[in-house]
Amino acid sequence: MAAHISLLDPGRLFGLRYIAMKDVTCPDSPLADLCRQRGLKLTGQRRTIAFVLSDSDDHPDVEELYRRAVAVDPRISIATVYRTVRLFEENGILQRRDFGGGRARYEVADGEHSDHYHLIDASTGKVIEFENAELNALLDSIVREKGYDLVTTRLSIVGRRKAGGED
Amino acid sequence: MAAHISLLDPGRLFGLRYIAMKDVTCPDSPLADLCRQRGLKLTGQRRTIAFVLSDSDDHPDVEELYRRAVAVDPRISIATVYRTVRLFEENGILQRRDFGGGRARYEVADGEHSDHYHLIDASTGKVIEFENAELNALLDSIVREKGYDLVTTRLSIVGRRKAGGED
DNA sequence: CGTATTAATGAGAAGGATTATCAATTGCAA
DNA sequence: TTGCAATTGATAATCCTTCTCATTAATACG
Ligand SMILES: [Mn+2]
Ligand SMILES: [Mn+2]
Ligand SMILES: [Zn+2]
Ligand SMILES: [Zn+2]
Repeated sequence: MAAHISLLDPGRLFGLRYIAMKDVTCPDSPLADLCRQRGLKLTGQRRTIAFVLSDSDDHPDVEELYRRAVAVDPRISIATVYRTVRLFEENGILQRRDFGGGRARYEVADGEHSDHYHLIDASTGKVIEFENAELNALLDSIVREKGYDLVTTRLSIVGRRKAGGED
Repeated sequence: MAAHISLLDPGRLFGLRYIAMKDVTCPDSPLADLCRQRGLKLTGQRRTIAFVLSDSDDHPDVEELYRRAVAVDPRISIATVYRTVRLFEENGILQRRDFGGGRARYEVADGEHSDHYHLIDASTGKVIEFENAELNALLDSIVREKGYDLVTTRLSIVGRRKAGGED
């Protein structure tokens, strides 16, 4: 039916505009590659969400991810964002966080950035990440001493900026 | 209308059964006293919930509290359990915990039992409480070093029982 | 003690976050 | 290119929690 069309240069046929709206989404990203490596089907929506996540260095919730994804490719629904975020978490690509407030938040499960904790500013809600080897060791020893292997540490500290403390 | 009846001994009038179902709920409890101390109206339902909480040493969710409360006094609704649990938390009588699973869990905000942490058995869901002064100090110093005062520490560790580890 | 006032309750509707359903679409292996 | 299983979009359903509002009950005051 459209066999003869595919032999032509799409850019010269009906003009770039139509082709662009139909096929171009966003470039591949480190997370898109991870997606392939895990044998997950790389759909346009997943490529977009992977792109948005690779581009984020904060802790967005699903609504926020949806906003960012729609800005890249409007052909996406929030249901797919929920599904993708769950899929990525089950495959170790994303980490789910709970900072209170009732919505899950996500960040890339980066290798070296992996074992970090979160301090939350009580007034602004700003999230400050930190690593601490001593804390890692102490938690591990506490758990081991009770006859357990540490599986997951869920820690978030709420703090209030000190009066005289300029950062 | 019932004025002359109230002058009689209720236990001798219609028999204990009727009077008991109408008026007797449960004895006062340490938490019921706290309720009074804070100037909160001490309703029958609140006395019952306070009694159930004073009698618990675990981390029940609202459904579980409702079950325990109904066993003491059937004249209670789950809406009231939700309301009371929130009221008690706002007044520092209860602490809300989040062990994952989507439902809030509660425990009495006991003075000396206050600064403890939770280790959750990954297989059974069993909650193991522990205190650790070194952990207290380390968390405090981490937060202070970043220019903050520690407000709340939300920590729960998920662990798996070690293979050769008999408790 | 009886009454008035005001807050609390019960039942169920509403809300917010997340998951499930299902017909239509699409990635991808052959 | 085709075929098919997996994915998607739209929206209903679910789960936990809060809200609404008419009824009931606790407390202060006489
Ligand atoms: Mn939570
Ligand atoms: Mn609803
Ligand atoms: Zn982080
Ligand atoms: Zn506890």
